[in-house]
Amino acid sequence: MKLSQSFFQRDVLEVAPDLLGKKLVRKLADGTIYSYTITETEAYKGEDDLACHASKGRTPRTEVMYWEGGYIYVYLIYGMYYMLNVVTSKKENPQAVLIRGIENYNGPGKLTKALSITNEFNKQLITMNESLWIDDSVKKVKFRTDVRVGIDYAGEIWKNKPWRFILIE
DNA sequence: GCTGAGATTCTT
DNA sequence: AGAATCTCAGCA
Repeated sequence: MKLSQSFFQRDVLEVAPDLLGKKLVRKLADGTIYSYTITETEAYKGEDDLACHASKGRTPRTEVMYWEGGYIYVYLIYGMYYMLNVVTSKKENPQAVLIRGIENYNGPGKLTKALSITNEFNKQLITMNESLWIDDSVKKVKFRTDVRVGIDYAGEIWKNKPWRFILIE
């Protein structure tokens, strides 16, 4: 079962840990299916969060973060790597979860490359997509938290938030 | 129009 | 520690 929109229309700090242990599924045009357990996520929460792209306000790039939960936000970083995010919370509430790791592929840039995820998915619904979705799972998982990566510019308060969620096997 | 920075990764 | 590589935001 694909995760529904109600799953994503909650606060990002609830959604991010809940995604751990769920399967990220990618179906290619030729029918090949990849299905991998999500092992690491990061939460980006609102305009106040200086690490969140929406802290710069509403722009063409961050527009999708202001939509309701369930939309995919993909962007290119350093000219080379696509980052896969899912928008969370309600409309006009810019939050997103970065999928930072899946089994066998640790690192947000590596997993998008492995699953051929590009900005073609940007602004699409992950809940009603035939090429990319997340499968529901009822199993409980254990996780630990840590600070987010690569956001030293965000200032003491925000860069020290324990908003990275890591699956414990 | 031009400039600089960036939610990364791999090499030296 | 540095390179690869490009889009977007900010400013002129």
